[in-house]
Amino acid sequence: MSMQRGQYRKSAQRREEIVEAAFAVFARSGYVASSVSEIAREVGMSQPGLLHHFDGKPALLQAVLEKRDAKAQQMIAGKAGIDVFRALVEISAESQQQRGMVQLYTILSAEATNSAHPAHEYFVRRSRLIVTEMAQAFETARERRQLNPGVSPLQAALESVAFTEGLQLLWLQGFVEVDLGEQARTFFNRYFCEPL
Amino acid sequence: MSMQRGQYRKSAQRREEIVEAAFAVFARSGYVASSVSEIAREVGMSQPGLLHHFDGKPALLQAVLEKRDAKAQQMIAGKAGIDVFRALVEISAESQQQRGMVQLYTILSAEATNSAHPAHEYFVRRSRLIVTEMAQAFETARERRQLNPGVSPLQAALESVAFTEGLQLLWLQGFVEVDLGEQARTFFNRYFCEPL
DNA sequence: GTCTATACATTGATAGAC
DNA sequence: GTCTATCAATGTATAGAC
Repeated sequence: MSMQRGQYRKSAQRREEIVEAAFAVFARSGYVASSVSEIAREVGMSQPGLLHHFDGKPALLQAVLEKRDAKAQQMIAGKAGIDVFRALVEISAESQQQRGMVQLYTILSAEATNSAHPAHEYFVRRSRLIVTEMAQAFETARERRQLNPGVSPLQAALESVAFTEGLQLLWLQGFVEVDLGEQARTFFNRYFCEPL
Repeated sequence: MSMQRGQYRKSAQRREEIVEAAFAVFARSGYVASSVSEIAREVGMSQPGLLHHFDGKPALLQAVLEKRDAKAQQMIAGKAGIDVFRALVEISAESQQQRGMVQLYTILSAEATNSAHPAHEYFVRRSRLIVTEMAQAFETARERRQLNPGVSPLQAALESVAFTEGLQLLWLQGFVEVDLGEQARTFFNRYFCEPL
């Protein structure tokens, strides 16, 4: 990350503010139901003023998604086997303090199920990546004799992702008895010899 | 269901056609992104012509949801304990032939996570009902000594619903290795002494 | 870099003829 | 019961002044 100065600095800050606002608005109602004007209002400027920084509405969405991903990848990096799942439990626990973010991804990944959605490719790729990496973590745990016998890494990964996604939906719907972190931990523990 | 005749019959048929078309359109892009005109086009009439039969867009959505619910309730009615889960497996298997319907509910339940959404109340109530009824089925199975020791009915119900919802999302995203019926069966079997 | 003004499409909904 | 015509509101996007 190089230092920025002169006229570029202000512009970069503006972009950051805009992405932040776009995130908040998209998190409220998803992508299709949100408007550029609404985002512009949130950031305190006019709608054409905002579109000076971004090519259009889809570009705005892309910027939001990219930012989130960078942060998430960072939390898993360098970990393997059972440590991956400890990190995932931690991420789940933290997300309980970020309802907006959870809601954004829940709504978007549902919307993006339609192949005409601008984020379709993104979400398909993202899911495949998560499942693959989680399967790899299960496989590593198996090699270390930490996985229960008879557990298929790929199958376990699919189940885990499905469960996590579904649990977020229930939580968003207001089930107070749902604790994202603890329930993820309990779920993962079924697969391992020693508890997380 | 009483026979209909005269001017009412045609109107009832029209309503049915409209609900069918609304279902298809909502299933494509969710509620907010769909337009009444699009539905009217699908059914082969003008947009004001359609709105003669329904009060407005929200009423259209309500009709779609009600129709689907009646059918679903019918498949569980009269069953208890382990039979409920056999029926649920069957429903999951069948839904694999109804991608549009699955997509509709996935997108809507995500959208309706926002309390300002016209279907918010509906989906919250629906989820609570499903969890409650499933917990009751687990409880009945426990009384019949068919449930594994240490399994909490409510917890098992929450996990099952979460898993089912999440699995549908993965399936919609194109995971070919996902089989809704079989995977539901495998998941439920963890809780029971004897396989489904 | 930001604004006002505006173009242009599309939305949900209503009025009124037939 | 269905249509055409039309409405006000809202959407994205662009032109051009400052």
